[in-house]
Amino acid sequence: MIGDASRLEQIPLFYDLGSVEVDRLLAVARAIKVPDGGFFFLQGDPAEHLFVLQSGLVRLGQVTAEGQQVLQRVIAPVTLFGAVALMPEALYPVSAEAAAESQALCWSTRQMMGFAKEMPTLALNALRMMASHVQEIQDRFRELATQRVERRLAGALLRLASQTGRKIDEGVLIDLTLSRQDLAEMTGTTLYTVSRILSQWEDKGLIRSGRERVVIRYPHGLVRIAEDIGE
Amino acid sequence: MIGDASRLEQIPLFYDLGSVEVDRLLAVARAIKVPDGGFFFLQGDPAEHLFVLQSGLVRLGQVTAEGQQVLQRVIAPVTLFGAVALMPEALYPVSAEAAAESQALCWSTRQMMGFAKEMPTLALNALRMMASHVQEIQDRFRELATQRVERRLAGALLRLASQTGRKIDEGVLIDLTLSRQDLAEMTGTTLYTVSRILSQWEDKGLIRSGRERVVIRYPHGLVRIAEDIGE
DNA sequence: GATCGTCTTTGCGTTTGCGCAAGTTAAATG
DNA sequence: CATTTAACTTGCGCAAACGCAAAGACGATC
Repeated sequence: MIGDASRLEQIPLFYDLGSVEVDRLLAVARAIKVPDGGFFFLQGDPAEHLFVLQSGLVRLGQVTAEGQQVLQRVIAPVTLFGAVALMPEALYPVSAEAAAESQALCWSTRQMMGFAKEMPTLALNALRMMASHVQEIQDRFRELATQRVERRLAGALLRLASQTGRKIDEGVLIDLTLSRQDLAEMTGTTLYTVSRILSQWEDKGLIRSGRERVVIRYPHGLVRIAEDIGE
Repeated sequence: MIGDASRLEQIPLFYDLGSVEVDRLLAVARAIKVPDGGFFFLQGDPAEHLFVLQSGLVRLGQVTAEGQQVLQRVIAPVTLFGAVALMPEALYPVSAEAAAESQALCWSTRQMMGFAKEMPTLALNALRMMASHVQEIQDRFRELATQRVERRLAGALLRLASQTGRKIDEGVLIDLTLSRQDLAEMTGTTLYTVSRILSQWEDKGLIRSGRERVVIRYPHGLVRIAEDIGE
């Protein structure tokens, strides 16, 4: 048995399910462990499994036909990912790379479809997660379409801080290896521009940044930038 | 009774449902008719209804805090929209404006949740539609993040043509009132830039454009631009 | 068919952001 | 501890796209 039901009921996918149901789900779940830098699946693979991240952190990235990278999403515990697997014949549109040693629960499409037919609540939960995911992407799309790089970058850092932030005495550390390139891929810009903006913010004392590391010292300052409030 | 089951089984939301189930769904569906320019719902309204467009065309648009418009999606028949309503307490993140006289089937959140609990297939269909929607937005996000305006615009026109294109002797007419401003909101640029690019394409004979109207004469030329194939 | 309101075009100056290139820093490796 | 490797910074020139302003074109309306 993997974990115990009492903790897993915290998982959004399992809300409002009875412990009997949760136990049944867990009974057939496989636990997958992927080392830092490893992949749960690759873009283009047949989508045959769904995952719920238990620990670690996962990047969902895409490569364009021209070879440019785009970072679509960062998955923190306890989020569902790989939900395209619910569509028959689908291919994963993104690659899922562990940004730290990560563990996830894993079900096959067949298993999950079977459960969904017996447990309508499960399907509804999945729907709600998808709906909130859609909202999130739409927000990012709007950001990208209407805002300048500086605002987008501030927004991205704040989002990351809320997902993976860890309080240290200097401020809030974004707890994952995060290169300038990564931030560029998230915000639709280049590593040069990211570097320039971060340097600027560092001069103003808003952040502290190092190699693949960002600490937010005055979140409020970033909020002001993200919301475009002047001096 | 609204429509008959045999036609409505074509609706993706109803795939694999028995005609008994479809009849039950239709029995409680309301038919909503909205004139050109009217709204099914407004951004910020409590999301209490789901819709399936039967005829006409609907734009899902968003206004930013600063008042800029973003056109998130164009809904053609027979697509589900307003699916956020499946989340309790949600607000619509977009406004749904009829771009032509439009008719839609409408269910309340409560009704639909009830059905979803009794008809797992219904929930699974909704999930699949959401999943494919997610993929579509991700594609557009990637486009916006990595491609230049000209490519994005070509992509948008081709997408619109496939959704609402009507063959006329001149070429393929995009069958909705579509201003330069609309195209700009779709592709994350300005109406000036759209106008300049369309003029350029018109000179090359790729399109024919007029006031709120675009006809694609050589789709292949646009495809070449969208895929960034040189001369 | 004249008038009005929009939508559209285009010239022009400006801004933003790109991206090379060269140099710097910091972690990892032996 | 020396060396290597990879990430980062920054100057600089350039291209893309913005956005104002003013003129032009198209439909609708009376």
